Amino acid sequence: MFAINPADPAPIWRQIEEGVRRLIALGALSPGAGVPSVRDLAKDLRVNPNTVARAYQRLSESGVLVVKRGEGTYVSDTPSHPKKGERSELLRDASLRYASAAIAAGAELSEAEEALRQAFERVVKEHRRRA
Amino acid sequence: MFAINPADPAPIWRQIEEGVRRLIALGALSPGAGVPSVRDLAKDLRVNPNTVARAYQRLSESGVLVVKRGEGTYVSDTPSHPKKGERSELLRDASLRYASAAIAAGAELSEAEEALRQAFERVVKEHRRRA
DNA sequence: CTTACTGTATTAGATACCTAATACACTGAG
DNA sequence: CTCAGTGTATTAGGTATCTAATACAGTAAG
Repeated sequence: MFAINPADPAPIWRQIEEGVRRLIALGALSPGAGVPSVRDLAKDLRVNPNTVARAYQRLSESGVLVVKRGEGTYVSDTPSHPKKGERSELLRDASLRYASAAIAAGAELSEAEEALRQAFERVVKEHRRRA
Repeated sequence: MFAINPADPAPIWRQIEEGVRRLIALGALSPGAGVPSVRDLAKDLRVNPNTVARAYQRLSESGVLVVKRGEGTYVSDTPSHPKKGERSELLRDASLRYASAAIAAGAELSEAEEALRQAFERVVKEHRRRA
């Protein structure tokens, strides 16, 4: 699926949440497809099942996943693509953090852009490699 | 100086550390210039003095700041601009996080680039406003 | 029904971080 | 010297996160 980065200050459950969203956006998980069980994913990520459960619960509340208690968890049929408005809000925060880090590191805008393009490529390539 | 974002999962001392580095990169703090005292900055940021002290200590160990015990803390005379190599390393991590978040939000590369340009502009503008 | 798998809930403990309140040693100005 | 301002250190308490160990309820297959 994806990897957890212990060095990332973001909580693990948030990394899992984002990882699932990313897989859906990349098409690795289609609407209706089943996601790994709480225990399986926890074992795969070397993480506590409770942490995975928390991520699944949040994704369920957001309408991204649908939980069938006792049966399993599935990608929602209504992918509920975030509207352009919400997307902009998320991007504004994330880009601000990135810009701040880049400037603090002494980088110019052009360098930050180039790094971003390479990062995009890496994420997509990594996804195709696992497919 | 700058602001602390309580919603940011990054520890406050890291936000302070990055904030100081950003101010130096933007030229708001020149080599030899004095930075606010631990207590002053803590009061300004509504934060505990110990947290500021931790950031100053790290910056001192990195050679970014020079501590003169009993007198004050100053920007190092040798700004020690991170070499292109270290900068690339920092950018690789930060850009990967940003790209991951952007993809998870359902954004294309072009949208992420545009958001990045606006974020850069905002950071620089905010700096000029306070100058 | 039995079994094995789902998601969920609870309790406890460990760690990191932040806050608060002090205290200490050093420096420079009056 | 006195005093106010430096950075630094220590102790305590609170909160969030993660882990671990269980337990419970629902579902599907044999």
